[in-house]
Amino acid sequence: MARRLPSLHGLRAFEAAARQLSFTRAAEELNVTQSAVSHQIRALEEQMGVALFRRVPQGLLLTEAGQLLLPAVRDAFDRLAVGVERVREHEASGTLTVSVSPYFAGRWLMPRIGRFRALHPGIELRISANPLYVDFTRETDIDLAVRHGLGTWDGLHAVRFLDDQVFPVCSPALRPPLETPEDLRHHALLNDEMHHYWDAWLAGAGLTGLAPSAGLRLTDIGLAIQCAIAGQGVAMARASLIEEELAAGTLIRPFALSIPADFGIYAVCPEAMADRPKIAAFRDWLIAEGRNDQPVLS
Amino acid sequence: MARRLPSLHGLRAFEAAARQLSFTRAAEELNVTQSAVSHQIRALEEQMGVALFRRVPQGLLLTEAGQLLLPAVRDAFDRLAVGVERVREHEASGTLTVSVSPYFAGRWLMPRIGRFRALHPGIELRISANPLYVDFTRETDIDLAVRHGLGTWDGLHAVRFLDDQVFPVCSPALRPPLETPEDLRHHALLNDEMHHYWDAWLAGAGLTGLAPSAGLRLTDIGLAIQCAIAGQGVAMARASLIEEELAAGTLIRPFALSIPADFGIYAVCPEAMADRPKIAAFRDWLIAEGRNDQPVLS
DNA sequence: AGCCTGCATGAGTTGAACTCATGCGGATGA
DNA sequence: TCATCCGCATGAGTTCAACTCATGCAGGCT
Repeated sequence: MARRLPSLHGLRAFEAAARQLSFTRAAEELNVTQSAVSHQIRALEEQMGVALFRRVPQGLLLTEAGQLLLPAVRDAFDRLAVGVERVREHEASGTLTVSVSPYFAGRWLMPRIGRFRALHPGIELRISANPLYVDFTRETDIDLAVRHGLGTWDGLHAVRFLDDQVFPVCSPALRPPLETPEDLRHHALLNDEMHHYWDAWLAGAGLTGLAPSAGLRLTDIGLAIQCAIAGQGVAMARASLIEEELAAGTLIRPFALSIPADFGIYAVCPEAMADRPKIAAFRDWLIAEGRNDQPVLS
Repeated sequence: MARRLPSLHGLRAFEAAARQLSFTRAAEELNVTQSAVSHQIRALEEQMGVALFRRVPQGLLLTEAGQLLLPAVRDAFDRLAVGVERVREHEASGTLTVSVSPYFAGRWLMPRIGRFRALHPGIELRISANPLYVDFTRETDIDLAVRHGLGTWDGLHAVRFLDDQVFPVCSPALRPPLETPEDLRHHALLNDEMHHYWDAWLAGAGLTGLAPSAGLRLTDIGLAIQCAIAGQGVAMARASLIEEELAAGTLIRPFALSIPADFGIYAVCPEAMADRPKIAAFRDWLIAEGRNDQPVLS
């Protein structure tokens, strides 16, 4: 710039005041006090070396200098607004790559994904089914991941969007049938990443001397659920992820007792990308879906 | 604006950095540190939710988003600069009303005014010859005045633009002629607003018991000079305001001794108008002329 | 005359914008 | 290969532009 511009905030205040012909209404639009606009305009007039407004009892009028200045300033701020919005819209469209476990994808995400796509037709989703935690430093094409845990991952922005009650589930064909919690002694308590809930649940049921089966370790919740459907044992399940099987009758919930899950389901991404519009849009959608579909607590 | 703009200072930093493809050069242009630009761009990228630059070893590159944003921001700041400059130029033209004493107008201002008009053809000057101090609160059409004094006028912006040596002048036809300062005893020491210099000059000349004539008080320096030309006495004169008479021989300088003037010649206007472009332009010109025509010191 | 509205202003506060100091990475030249 | 240079990044601390708060004033209206 050949010559120093006056205060940009002052020019913004000028534009709003000139359009509204009121410091008070301009202040409301800019979310500042009337006093702030008055000070801004005064400072701008000093910097410009000329009055821009005439304060008359009927209201504000632009002076000749103010009328001369307004078109350029209005254009400028309009151009800024258009340009900024275009970039934001552009950034809120394009491809979003989400990494989720196949189990979570099948049980929770895919049945709902249509609603996201309806809300954000401009965002092209790419779902990467991956049972393992994604390493964002190596897989840089992943924008966001869904993780199960406590949310304390260094360098990652994590938002918990699903809270659940947790309870045992089993096949209705399981033999001998589970009449009381004591009957669990006759069956394998399936040992997956939900295993730590057994201790709390069994204590709640008044049972001692029982623990998840040590002989069989399942790395994937989906496998554990399939074992339970096959009558091979009893699995611990989160309410929001077992609705389908309970509704279909392939699994039943033998006891009413449930406990709150300390592990949550989190939307996770690198801290530096948390504000990216696409990522924020998806995360916000997950949060809304998690709130809408809160399981009915027993 | 439908949506809050990001930081205007950030956008300004972005425009400069994008044009220069360098934070360091952008900082120099904006008169801030490289660190300030770096912080600004980082904050802007967070507010926009997208990277605008790629930092590569060869220098900066604009990302796709940055390329999308730049035209609108560049246009906007160009429009602001043009609009602001147009108003400033417009304000630096038009009519400027200057109040000066007739004496000062004749002896100093008018012989030089052509140079001002050549520099500022867009400013129409109106010279108001007024031997008295102008009261800006009553004569609101006066933009600027020239005053002789110490510059301590309340509520007024005063800039001293003429400093002078002061010395006695008289008609070459004065009788008896002035051979030594002692000969001043035979003549009237003319009493105008320059009268207070007599004490200091006479003391410097080693004379005691002499003072400006009490019987004749002249309210205007011009009158005193005319009296001196008529041989009616000896006047005290400022070097820069007596050149014409000395050159023409209508007055002579009988002694080499001179003293510095404590009173200066000031450009004066109301504080609140000091920054008006027309007024600033004229004042700056007076300062430049005062510097250029510094009298040769004896 | 009293009340209301909107702008003006001084005093004090706040936080965006800045500087300072320093670190890091990459290019270059010896 | 190493030392040096350059330019961007960053955290800590500082500065002052921008803001709020409180209040005053002028003019219009009832």
